[in-house]
Amino acid sequence: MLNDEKSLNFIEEIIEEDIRNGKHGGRVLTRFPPEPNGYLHIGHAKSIVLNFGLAQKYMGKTNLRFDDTNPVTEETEYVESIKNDIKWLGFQWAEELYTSDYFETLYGYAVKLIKKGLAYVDDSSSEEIAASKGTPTEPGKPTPYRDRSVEENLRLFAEMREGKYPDGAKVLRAKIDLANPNMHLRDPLLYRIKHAHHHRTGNKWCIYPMYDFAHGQSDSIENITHSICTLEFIPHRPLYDWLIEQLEIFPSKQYEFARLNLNYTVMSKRKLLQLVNEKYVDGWDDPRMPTISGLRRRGYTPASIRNFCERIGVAKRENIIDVGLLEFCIREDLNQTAWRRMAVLDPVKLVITNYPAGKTETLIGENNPEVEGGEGERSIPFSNELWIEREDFMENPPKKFFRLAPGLMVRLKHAYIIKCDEAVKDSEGNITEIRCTYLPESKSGEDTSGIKVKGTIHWVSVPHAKTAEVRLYDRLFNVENPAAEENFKLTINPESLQIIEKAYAEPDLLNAVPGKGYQFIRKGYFTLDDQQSTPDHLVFNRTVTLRDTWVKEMNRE
RNA sequence: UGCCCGAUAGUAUAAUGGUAGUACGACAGAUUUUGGUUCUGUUUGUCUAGGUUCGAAUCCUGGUCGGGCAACCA
Repeated sequence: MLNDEKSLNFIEEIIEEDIRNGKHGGRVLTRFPPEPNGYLHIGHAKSIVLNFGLAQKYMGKTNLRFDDTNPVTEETEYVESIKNDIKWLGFQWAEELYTSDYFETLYGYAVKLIKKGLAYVDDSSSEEIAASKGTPTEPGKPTPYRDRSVEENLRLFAEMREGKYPDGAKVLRAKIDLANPNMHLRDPLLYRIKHAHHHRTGNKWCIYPMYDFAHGQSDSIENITHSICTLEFIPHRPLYDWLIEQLEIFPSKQYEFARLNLNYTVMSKRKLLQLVNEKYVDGWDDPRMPTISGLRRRGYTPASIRNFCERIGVAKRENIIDVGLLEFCIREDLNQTAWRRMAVLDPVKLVITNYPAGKTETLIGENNPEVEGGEGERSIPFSNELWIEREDFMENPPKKFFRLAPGLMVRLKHAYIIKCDEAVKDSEGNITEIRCTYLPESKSGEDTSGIKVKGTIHWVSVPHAKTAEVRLYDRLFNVENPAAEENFKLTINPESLQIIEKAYAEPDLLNAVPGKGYQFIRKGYFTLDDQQSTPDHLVFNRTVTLRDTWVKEMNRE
């Protein structure tokens, strides 16, 4: 335990500095502020782990606040899925809050600004406003409504609320500085008219605050000490601070970190929504989606995702993380926890010619070799006819092929050593059967044969095999950064899902439970598809393959 | 060509003026009844040019490159 101290990320440094200085009495309150307009994805997980993790580390709390200021895109379905995903990840919020809870307060803030001469009602169209803002290199010009009196602004704003005007007829704007080099300070919009039904406030309101007039104030209302968001909000910070100062409310501070990007996937809710709506995937929880629900259905564990989020770190530099790291994290977890089972995905029959036909033997296999005691064991039926993987036999093998080929010996996992004698082919030359002889004295656990073999293969007894559908997933996109493409949908990997209708599984897999990971020995980690698997029709999703240095060796040529 | 943010191995991330480290990857070997796991070792880095300093990844200046900003989205 020497120098075991983990280094701090820049936000932790800020917080520790604040605590040292007694800021807010050492109190730490963060918040996770999703907009309920889509499902959470792995990028949100980074933010969740950061916000909740910080609170845990510094004995603070985290609020869950739904940023629901745009009624046309937000739905209760999303609220429920978001709460479910956060809980599944293992976090508990202090309070469940909604920006819409503050609509009345926010309205009051707007009135206060108007009274201070710092906000005005503008009748210009959105095009006119955009044009009057100028460009980054040219200052903007005032619209004809900028110098309305306080009284007139108060009256018009009240009428906006009363529903006297149609959508788009008027907006409320802050009166700041039309020449500011920061475009966000050129009289930003505060309120717009939307005669739309809100998922929580119903038809009570027809004006809704913009993000910039809601987010910072909501933080302030909740006394959030550290408001953590992503880099694109950096230019909003001066406005965030300006509003807090003018409104004379609790001074929350905003800090920005670089969002997570993962290669071979897309992370924007807009693009994910397209994949769902246009049926490129089977819903938000399709196992190929980078959503929390997709990863869950794929077999990822909360611990593996939390771990991943901690390993990638937190900084301000743009980054693209290799999915290989995510895969490492789930393998690391599942290697320790998944129960081992045998299943044959691409079967070919193997007959043991010197083993009595019709005889059945019951063999024993531990559930988990990584744990002391193996977490118990299961029995595995054995007979003279087995299914093995087609790829485990080669007629003319390369030098270091440690599997079956005429004359070669391997061990059948948990069973006997066998020697391959011949392969039987059909008229077209396809191998239909592999014939072997076994060494009776080589039984697993009581081997007196003295023979050592290099290879061990998995198998399933033909008369005892249970069939299962197995779904093999691969990356959804063929390019590292689909979002950079003209049309990201053109780079979708057509082989991202391979369905094996009829794989053979050892009988104990009938006892598989949803949510648990299983290692199909030598093939990968799998989990029951909790949406579609039934006792009569098992469906397994492949979470991730095992590392495979043999494939790598073969590809090297 | 206005403002803002950033730049350390292939990818991330640390070093807070004093030996450039860690993880993943890659490579090599050992162990192995999973070509898995585990273990050992190796490889690869401070964008650039100046300046300050006994000493610079770190501070200063210029440049280069990357990203963001002109939604009645968040």
